[in-house]
Amino acid sequence: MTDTRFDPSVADGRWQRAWAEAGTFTADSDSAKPKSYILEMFPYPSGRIHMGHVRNYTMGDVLARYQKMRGFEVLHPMGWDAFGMPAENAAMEKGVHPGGWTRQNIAQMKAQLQRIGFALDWTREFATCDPEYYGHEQALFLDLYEAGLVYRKESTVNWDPVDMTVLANEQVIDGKGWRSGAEVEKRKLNQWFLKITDFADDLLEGLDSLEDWPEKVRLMQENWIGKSSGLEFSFDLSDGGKLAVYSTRPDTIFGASFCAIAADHPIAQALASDPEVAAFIDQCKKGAATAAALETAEKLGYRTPITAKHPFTGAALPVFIANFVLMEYGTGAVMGVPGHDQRDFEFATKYGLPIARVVASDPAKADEPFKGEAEAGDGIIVNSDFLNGMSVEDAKHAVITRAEEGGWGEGRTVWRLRDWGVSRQRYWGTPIPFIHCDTCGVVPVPKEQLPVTLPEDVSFDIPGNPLERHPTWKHVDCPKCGKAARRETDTLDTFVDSSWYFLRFASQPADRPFDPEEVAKWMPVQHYIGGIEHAILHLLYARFWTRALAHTGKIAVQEPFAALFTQGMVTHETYSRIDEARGVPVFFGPEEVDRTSEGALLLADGAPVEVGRVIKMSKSKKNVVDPDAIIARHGADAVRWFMLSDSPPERDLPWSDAGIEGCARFVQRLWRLFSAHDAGATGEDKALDRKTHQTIAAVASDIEALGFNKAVARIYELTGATEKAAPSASRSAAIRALVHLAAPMMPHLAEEAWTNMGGTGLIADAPWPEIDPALLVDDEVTIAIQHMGKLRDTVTAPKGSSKEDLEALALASANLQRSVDGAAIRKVIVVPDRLVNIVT
RNA sequence: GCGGGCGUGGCGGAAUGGUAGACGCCGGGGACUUAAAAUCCCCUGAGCUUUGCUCGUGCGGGUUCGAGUCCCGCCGCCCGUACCA
Repeated sequence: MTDTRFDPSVADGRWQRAWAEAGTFTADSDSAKPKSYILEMFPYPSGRIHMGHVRNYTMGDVLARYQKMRGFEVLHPMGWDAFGMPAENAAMEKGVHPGGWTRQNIAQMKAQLQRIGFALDWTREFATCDPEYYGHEQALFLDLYEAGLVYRKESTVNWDPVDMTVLANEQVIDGKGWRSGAEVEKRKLNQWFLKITDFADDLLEGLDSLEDWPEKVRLMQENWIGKSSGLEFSFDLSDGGKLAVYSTRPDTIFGASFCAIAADHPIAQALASDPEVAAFIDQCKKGAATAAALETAEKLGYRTPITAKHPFTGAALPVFIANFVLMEYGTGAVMGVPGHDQRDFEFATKYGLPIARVVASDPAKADEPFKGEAEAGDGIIVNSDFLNGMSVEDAKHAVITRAEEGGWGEGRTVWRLRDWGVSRQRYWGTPIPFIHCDTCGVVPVPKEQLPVTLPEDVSFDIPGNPLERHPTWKHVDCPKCGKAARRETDTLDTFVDSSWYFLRFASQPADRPFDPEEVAKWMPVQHYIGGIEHAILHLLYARFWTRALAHTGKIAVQEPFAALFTQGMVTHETYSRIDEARGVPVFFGPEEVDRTSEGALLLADGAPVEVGRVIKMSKSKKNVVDPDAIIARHGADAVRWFMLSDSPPERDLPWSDAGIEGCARFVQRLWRLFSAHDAGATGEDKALDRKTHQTIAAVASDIEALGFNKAVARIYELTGATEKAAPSASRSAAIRALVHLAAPMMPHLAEEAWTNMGGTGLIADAPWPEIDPALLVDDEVTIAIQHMGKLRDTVTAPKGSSKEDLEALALASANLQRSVDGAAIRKVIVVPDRLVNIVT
């Protein structure tokens, strides 16, 4: 070995080519080995790989390489979530075709990923905008249609009257179109929906089986699905009509003092001929949209002339139109029980309505006044006729039973989850494979005619959906009757594309979306890694899609992802100055400043800039570091190592130049140690042998628990110990072990060192080092000697020493005796192999 | 508001109720060098009357022989969010 420095600019490419040529990471479905499917959320091809991608894929890569070393046949694929609005935006801004723009981005990002040396099976790569892929998606969509899980209904969209286009919610800013600035209108369109609500109960119950998902994500999904049970019943109204309300607290029905309906409730609409009512309804609709704003918004109500007759007491309750009642949930109307619901309490206080107590902590406290807020908690029912003395739970059942017997209401489960609207009035997406015929109605495109491909000759220089105004594309003959008909011009939500891509990675026949037997070999995904931002929608849709396919008999697995890991963001401090003229901060990029230990100076003028908080890398704050530049400078292994070091993977990782330089130094340090490998060295170093085997075991369990930062620390420790050790067979073995431990994390360095020390084949194919259980335990341990729980001394003792021996050792300590100072010993606590605590 | 998470040196962070601060970064000192880079060695929570002692894991209590860890009550920050009847 001649080079004293590891040169990543040569080695990285050499090994990346070697892996590619050998097909090292090509997954073999027919392998007899146990299978392991490692998947990271596939990227949107925005143009450049960013540090967040690097972190995400490095974690998956370490797992994939480690699992391979542990004898698994590993599937670790990569592809592109390639449909979506940014491509259309680029088309409008730069006059390029969305497809060309996307393909170019993919080529660029793929090259970037390859320079990082990820152990990916590129033979399975695809983009969701490939007609082969979306054609199969259309076939699956038709299958779901046949299974009754697809339907059409009218639904409201945001319409930009200037751009003549439908806007996504995020494109509506302060009620105006983001591009045109025009006031956004609401329009009703016939749209396609997926019946995710059919699976609400399944999706909820399935969460219990996902033990290796973060509790937080499971809870978010549970809340999103939002199951509640209660009573739906009708009030008789003074105008002769009926008002259906839903309540989760029928036990408090005797405390009802008013009813409230949503502004767009039919009864409210019917009263809107009164200008005062119309004005109030308008006011409600203008209200804030976000939860944070709504929470501080004042409760507003309009008292209608109508009253509702209480089903038990016969009392006439006033009916209000109120801004806090939502038409979308339940029946769009509620009974107001001010004593036991905070919103009702605030409303009743404002409008001077009675606040009655019907739940108390104790029957004796039935008349206790409220302390300025509602009491929503548990208790005993009071002031409630036949319910008095019951628990909340019993009273609920009693009221529901009475309602059902009396025929004026029934117990009902209500879900927050709504059906999934998948129609998008856009070009760059999967065409929905249906044809509209004046005679036959909505007709599915026959499967043999799939894929329905997007036309290439489209332009984005005039507003509207290019598919809608294309001269020929939508004009087709009806597959049923043969008469002239029109293609559906809506495309599918891109969340559909990402709801089954993991199945296509596992199996990709040409004639079908996937082969069930091949899929069964790999699914479920063993480790799914990605950002927390997908905790609800993507993960819920993928779970739904998988269940829907299982429901239609296409696959056996119900849950697609056995274990989920949500990684933290890559962050960086910001550099800014206040622009005196405008009073707003101006940000500078890391490359524009000189960061010293005290502060930061702007290179342009040498004057200081403000060093701000460490926050997520974003273009607007200019705190972005480009992975390519770092890899060119320090090599792939240093970047990979940085991504794994220090911060626990679920937390944010602050990027720093000092940090990456430290990693690059460690790469060289390991290289020097590896270069000192002497296959012919003799002699035993028992202590080092122990350290080596303990480290192998610890790194393995750390990687399995995704505790990469801890695995990194272990490798540092063994490196230090090996460097200090004198040459011996043990030391050479330690070096060989270190090469293996480093292999999943710094694969290029490991391959280079492995070859240089005469190793056979690729280390990527090598097995994980065996451990000798006998070497995992130390024969000597350090015992802490405490007096009253305070450390006074430490001594070494043979492992497994008896309590008596340890106690004697402790009492022999001069430090301990000085602390005890002759006091009578009341108690001695001995924790074997750990400590002795003397209590006086 | 609600739900979840977090709070440990200058910084990122370790620590099955059992020696707080592993490991890394920053910083300081030294060696090598004509010099620099690189590398190596040592020091690095605070304080003190320095064989050692006291204090120290957001704040205040509690349980325990022993609490960063468990319990109760606060404070602060972060993430998510749906006024869901």
